[in-house]
Amino acid sequence: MNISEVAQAAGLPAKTIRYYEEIGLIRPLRGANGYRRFRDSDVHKLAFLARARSLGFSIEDCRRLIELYEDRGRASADVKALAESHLAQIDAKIAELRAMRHTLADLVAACAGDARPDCPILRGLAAGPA
Amino acid sequence: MNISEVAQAAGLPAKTIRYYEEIGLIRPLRGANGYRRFRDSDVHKLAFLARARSLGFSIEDCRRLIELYEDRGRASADVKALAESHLAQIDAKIAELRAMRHTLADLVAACAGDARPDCPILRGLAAGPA
DNA sequence: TATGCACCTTCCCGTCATGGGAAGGTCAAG
DNA sequence: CTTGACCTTCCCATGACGGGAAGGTGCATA
Repeated sequence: MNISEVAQAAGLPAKTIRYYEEIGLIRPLRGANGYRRFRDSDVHKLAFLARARSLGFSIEDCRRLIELYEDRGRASADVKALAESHLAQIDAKIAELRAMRHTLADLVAACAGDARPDCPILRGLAAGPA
Repeated sequence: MNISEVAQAAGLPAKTIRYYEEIGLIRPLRGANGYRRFRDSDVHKLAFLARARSLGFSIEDCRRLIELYEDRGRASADVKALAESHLAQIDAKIAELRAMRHTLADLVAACAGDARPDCPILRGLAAGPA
């Protein structure tokens, strides 16, 4: 398979696939013409990567996940620990965003949103989170 | 005031303050020695920026907010529109993270997390979001 | 056979909002 | 006069790609 076909199959842009090769996540073969030749195993790996990325795992997490995926002697505890750590980061991010949302929503609610210049949002930003 | 004093006062790293000058968010004066000299108005602006950034506004949003802040003829509707648009982005991000969290939590819950290799997390990543 | 067009390649720059660190000038204290 | 804490500019790095140029390849059609 050539790259655009694989991109279609894995749901990743060709650019991203080249990037994943560059950083060593995949190692497709090369044809005599210099084109990348992807095996089914490459395509599976890329689909795996696409799903892991869509769950928010970093590239380095993905690298580790692929290692574990290919290690038949792995302990599921290692996978779970990685996933739980990521889950904790997601929760932290959600909490951060919810705090922002809370403050911002209060300011927005207090703002008349008309043609006059008086604005509680700007006052809030100028005066601090008091 | 010199930069480190201002950094303390505004709650921003000196590096960030230099960056904000570089991109034209602030225009501190310069002393004969080449050091930046910050007026009170610069410090206020930086504190404003720090708070806007902490609410997740992008630098370009901040630029616009500062413009509005300094425009005595502004309409609060313009500020409110900007804030509401940002609020919508925050909500979208929260929704995305919650979706991730949901999927990932299911996988984690299904994983024994012991010394055996069998792992629903890896199976889930390999098999797709079914 | 020529030609066109879609595909492939590498290479380099841009994103966003900084952080790190080098090389060198300045200032105040001892 | 030196030390050490400041300050300056400059360049490189991050994460995870995207855009686009310059040039080679493969295949169908006129």
